[in-house]
Amino acid sequence: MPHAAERPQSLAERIYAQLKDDIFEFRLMPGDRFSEGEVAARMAASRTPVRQALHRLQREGFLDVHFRSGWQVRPLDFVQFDELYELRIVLELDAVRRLCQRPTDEHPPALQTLARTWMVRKDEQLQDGSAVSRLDEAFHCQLLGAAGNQEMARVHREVSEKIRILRRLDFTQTRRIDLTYAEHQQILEAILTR
Amino acid sequence: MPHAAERPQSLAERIYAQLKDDIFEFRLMPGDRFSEGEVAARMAASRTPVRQALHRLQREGFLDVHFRSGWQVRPLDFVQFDELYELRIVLELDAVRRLCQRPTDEHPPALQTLARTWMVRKDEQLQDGSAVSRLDEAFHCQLLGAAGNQEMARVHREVSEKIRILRRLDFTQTRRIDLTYAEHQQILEAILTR
DNA sequence: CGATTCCAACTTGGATACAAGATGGAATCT
DNA sequence: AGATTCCATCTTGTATCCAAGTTGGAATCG
Repeated sequence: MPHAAERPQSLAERIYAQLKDDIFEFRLMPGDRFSEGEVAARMAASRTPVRQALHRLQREGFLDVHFRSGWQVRPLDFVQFDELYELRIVLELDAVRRLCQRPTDEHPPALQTLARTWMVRKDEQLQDGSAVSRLDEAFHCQLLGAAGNQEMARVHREVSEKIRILRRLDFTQTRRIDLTYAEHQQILEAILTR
Repeated sequence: MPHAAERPQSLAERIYAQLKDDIFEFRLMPGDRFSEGEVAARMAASRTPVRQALHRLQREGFLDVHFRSGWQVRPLDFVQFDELYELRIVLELDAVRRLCQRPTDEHPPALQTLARTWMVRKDEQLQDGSAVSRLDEAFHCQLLGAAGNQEMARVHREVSEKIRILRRLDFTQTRRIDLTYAEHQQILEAILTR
């Protein structure tokens, strides 16, 4: 475990996580307006930690604040999603390139086991789109982790998280599983065989 | 101007900017410890906006908070700087690639004038390392802007800003001007002539 | 004299109080 | 009726207050 013993999350962090989940699950819909007081009442907390959470979500692009006139869930920007996809691909291509330039036996074990995990589980869970989605995200995440640049991995995580909200809108996602599978197959073979 | 009329910065934002500048100019040195109360007194404000600023700087990786035991300027991590450089290069290479795939006459005018500005001013200000640094940063920034992906441009800005702190440590930077110049020359020629 | 105990002073996280401006709707005017 | 004015209410930003835990050093013990 690389992380030091973590102190119990602060209230502000819990509220942040809860609000982000509300946004991602569309319990807070794009365009919805609300006030700090409402959230504080709903969370049974004071405005102080709520404000911390809201301002963080604002910097991360999920909320807008209207001065002395409440908060609003930022509408989805599909141009932005396209750009995020492009950014993610750029990062992943670089990770693959990096891994290809490295002797196979230096590949982190995690990556090799990941390859098998993916191939096995894919067949088990074809029907569970959500599970496949999570596995897919784990795959890409491990890819960046294996490439060894933590800053790129961090940005990749943030970008992937922002993109995740789209999956809840895309009801045709299950159609893409085979495509995703083929894509991963290619990536893994490229890395393992160079 | 793409930005809407901006309301006067909040106190929290001004304190944030001031603190970040203190860090970048090494008035707050890596390892320095201090408390919210001290900062509040120095800024003649209450702890509330100070805390907002400090927590933001923590999220951005410039500070560490020790629970009920004060704040500390995070030590410089040179491995991280290497990784940030790599990330920046990946973004810039993609931008160049994108611009090369586009007809020359579609290049934003900004890029073309930037090319000339750079070439002229470089000769004028060879001796002023700081000015060249800023011009260099502007060059790379314009490059990403011209490529048209705002998310990549945003990440690039954040990364470039984090890297900037190194320039204050690197007293040999002036030796690199010619290298930088040659590099930009190559990039510009590659784009303009494809 | 060195190690240990203990406590007063700090310190952060959260709650509450206050200031100033935005807003929606009722009252008013034409 | 439709437009305008005005104000009680609401909202965010900032200041202050309180709770709980950390710490450095003085007092104590061996």
